[in-house]
Amino acid sequence: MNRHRGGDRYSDSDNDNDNYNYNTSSYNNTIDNQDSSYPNRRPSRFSDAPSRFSDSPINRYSDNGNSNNYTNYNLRSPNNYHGGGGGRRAFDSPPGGGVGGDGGFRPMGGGGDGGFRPMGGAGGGFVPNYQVPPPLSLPPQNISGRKRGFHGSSPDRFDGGGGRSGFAFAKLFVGSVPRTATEMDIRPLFEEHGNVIEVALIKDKRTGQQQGCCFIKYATSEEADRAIRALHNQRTLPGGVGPIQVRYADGERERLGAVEYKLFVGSLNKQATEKEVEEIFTPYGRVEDVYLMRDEMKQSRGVPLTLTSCCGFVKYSHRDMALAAINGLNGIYTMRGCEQPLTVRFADPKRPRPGGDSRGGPAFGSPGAGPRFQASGLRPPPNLGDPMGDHIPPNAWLPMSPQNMGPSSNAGVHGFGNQLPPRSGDLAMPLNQTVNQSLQHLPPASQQISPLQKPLQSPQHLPPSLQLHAQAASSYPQTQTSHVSQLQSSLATGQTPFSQALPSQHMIGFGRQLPASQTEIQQGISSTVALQAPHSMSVAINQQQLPAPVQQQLLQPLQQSPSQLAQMLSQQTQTLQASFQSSQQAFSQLQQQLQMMQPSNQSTLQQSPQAPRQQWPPQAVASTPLPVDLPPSTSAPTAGVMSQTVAPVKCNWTEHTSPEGFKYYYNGVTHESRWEKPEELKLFEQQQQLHQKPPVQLPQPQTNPQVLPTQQVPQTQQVHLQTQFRHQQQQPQPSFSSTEHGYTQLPAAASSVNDSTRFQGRPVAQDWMWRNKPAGT
DNA sequence: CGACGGGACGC
DNA sequence: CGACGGGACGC
Repeated sequence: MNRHRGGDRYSDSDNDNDNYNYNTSSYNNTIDNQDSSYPNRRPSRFSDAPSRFSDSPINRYSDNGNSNNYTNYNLRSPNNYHGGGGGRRAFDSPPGGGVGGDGGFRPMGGGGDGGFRPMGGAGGGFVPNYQVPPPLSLPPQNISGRKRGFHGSSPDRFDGGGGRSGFAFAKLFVGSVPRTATEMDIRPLFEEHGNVIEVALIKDKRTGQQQGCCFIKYATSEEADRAIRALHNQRTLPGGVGPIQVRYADGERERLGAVEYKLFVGSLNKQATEKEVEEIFTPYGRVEDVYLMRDEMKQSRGVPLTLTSCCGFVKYSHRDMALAAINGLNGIYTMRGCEQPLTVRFADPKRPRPGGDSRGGPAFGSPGAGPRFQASGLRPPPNLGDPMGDHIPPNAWLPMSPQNMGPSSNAGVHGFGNQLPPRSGDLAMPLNQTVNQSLQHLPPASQQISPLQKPLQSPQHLPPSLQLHAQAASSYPQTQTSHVSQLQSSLATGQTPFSQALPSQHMIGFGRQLPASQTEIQQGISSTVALQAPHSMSVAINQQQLPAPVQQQLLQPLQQSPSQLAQMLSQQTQTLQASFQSSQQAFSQLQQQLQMMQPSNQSTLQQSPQAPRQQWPPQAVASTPLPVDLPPSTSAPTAGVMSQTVAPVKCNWTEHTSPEGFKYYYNGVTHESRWEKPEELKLFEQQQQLHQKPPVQLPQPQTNPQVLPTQQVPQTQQVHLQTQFRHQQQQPQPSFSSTEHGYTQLPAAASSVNDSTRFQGRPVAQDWMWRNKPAGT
C-alpha cells in the first residue's frame, strides 16, 4: 500500500471527499451495528484464543441480502472457492445491507464493485446460507494460522461447503506501529471494524523488542477490508510518527483469492500526490492502491524535501477497471502542469527480489498478472517464494476473475480439439459487467435524470477526468438529457452517439488519419460494435430484457443525491465512452489496415453492418483460417490476402525475458503479464507444430529468420506484418520490437486482425493504435 | 522515458 | 548439496 511519505493522502480521517473513503463516515454506523467494544470491551486474551468464533463475527456486518446488486459474477460461481471470504469488497454492501454506513452504495468506483468481486464477499443470496462453520471444523492451530501462505492443503479454509467463509480468517499487517504501542492501543481501533480475533505484535526474536508492526486477524475479509479502508494511513497511534499502514499480510490476498490489476502510470506530474492520482483513476473503478515512485531529491538546503515522481502504480481489483482506465487515460489525460499525457498500461511483473525473500516475492497475484487459468506446470519464477506450490487446487487460481469463473468456461480447453484460446470471450466479460452495472445506475428515462443536469454543469466538482467528460457533455449541442437518453437508446439499438459525443480529446489519434466521414465512422461503429464489442450487444440485451425487479433497480439512483448521480452518470458514461471509443478506434484501425493492404480497393469502407451478428456468439474455430474481423462483404477479397499472410490461429501471448533474465509472458491484447506460460500459448505452440509449415512465407525483408523455434514463428509473422503496416504508414520506427523499458514487447496486435479471438478485437486494435499513436499528439 | 514501498510472529 | 533445459534482440 501506499508508502505515503508526504502524508498527503488520507491525511485525516475527516476526509469528506466522497470519492474516497466513505468509510470514515461509516464509523458511527459501524459502531452501532456491532458490539463496538471499542471502549468497553476487554481485550481479554486474544493471544491464542482465536478459538472463539463465538458469535459468528462473520455475519456481523453481513452484507447479506441483496444479492441482486451483485452482478452475475456471483451467480456464475460454481466453485466453492468463489464463495469464500475473498470478497474484500463486501463492505460495499448494497443499500440497506446490514451494516450501516459502510457503504452503501457507490457509483462505480466503489459500491459497484461489490459486484465485481466474484468472491462476492457478501455472498448473500446465492450461497447456501452457510453460516459460520462450527468451530470444530477448524482446528485451533489453523485458526491462528501459519506464518504465510499455504503450508499445506489450504488448511485455512473451511471445508464445509462453500459459503462465504471459505477461509478462516483474514490477516492484516499493520505498519508504523510505535514500538511502544500495546495491544490495547491497537485493538480498539480495529475492533471498530470487525471482530478482532487476534492481535499479534511482532517482536524481535532475540531482543524481544517490538518491531513496529503487528498482525491483526479478523474472521472475514470483509472486516479486514473495512479496517483497511478506514484505517490505512489515517490514524496515527500514540507515539507514532506517521499513520499506520494497514494492509493484508503477505500472502493473504492470494490466500483469499484476491487478484489485483496493477497499472503502470507514467508521465505523472512530479508533484502529484497519491490522492490526485487516485482521483484521476477512480472513475474507472475503485482504486485499491496508489504508489508513486519518488526520488527524494536530497538537497542541501534546509528546504523540506521536495518529492518528485514521474511514474507510479495504480491498482484495481478488477481487470475491466484497469482496462477502462487504460482506455480512458493512456495517451489521453494530461495532468496539470504536464506536457505529456499519462502513460497507462499494465505494469510489468515486479522484479523478483534478489534476496529471495518470501515477501514481495510477488505471490504473483500482483503483476498485472491476474488470473491464471490453471496452476501451470511450469516452474515458478525464481525467487518467488511460491507459497502456493502445486498442491493447491487448481480452482484456487480461478476465483477472482469473472472470465475464469467456473471450470465450465475452460472445460473444453483442457481437452483437445479446441484450439480456441479459452479467453475468447474473456475481455468482453468484464466490460459487460461494467456496462451492466452502468445501466443499473443509469436512469432509464430521460425525465428521470433531470437532477443530474445541475451537477453536470458544474464539472469543477468532478474529478479531473470527469471534468473532461462533463465539459464535453455540455458542449455537446444537445441537452444533457437528450444526450443521455440518446445514449440509452443507442445502447439499446447498438448504435452509438459517441462518435459525436466524445470529447475531441478522445478522438485523438485518428481524427486526421481517418478520412472517413462521421457517418461512415458511425456506420462503422455499428458494425464494429456488433462485431467486436459484445459488451455493447449485451447492453442491448440487457436493456431490453431486464426483468422487472431489475428495472426496479434502475430507479435506485434516483434516491441518491444529485451529486452522486452526477458522478455516477459521468463515470458510467465515461466508461461507456471508453468502450465505444475503443470500438471506434478498433474500427478505424481495421479500416486503415484494410486500406493499406489493398490500396486499390476503395470500396473497403463500405460495410455491411448486419453481417457480423452472425458471428456471435463466438465459436471455436479449429484450424480454419479466419477472415479479417470485418464483414464478409469486404473481407472476402481481403481474406485471401490475410489468410495467406497470417497464421490461422493466433495467440496474443508472447514470451519475453525480463532484464533479470526471467521469462515472462506478455499478452499484447490484454496487456497482462505472467510468469507462467499461459495455456493459450501452449496450445498455440502445439498448433503451430501441427501447422509446421506456415501457410505462407512472407517476403522476409529482414535477415533474421533462420530456423526459428516453433514458438517464435507467430511472433515473427507478427513482426513482419506490423512492420509492413508501419512501413506503409510511413511511420518509420526504429525497431520493431519496441524496447519499452528494455523488455521486448512484441505487439501482437497486427496479426490479430484475423484473430480467432476476434471478439477481443477492441483491445487488439486499440493496442495497435496505442503503439502506433502519432507521436506528437 | 520511468518500473515496485519498510517492518512481516511463532510453530 | 543445489536452485530451473534451450537460445540468446539490437541499440
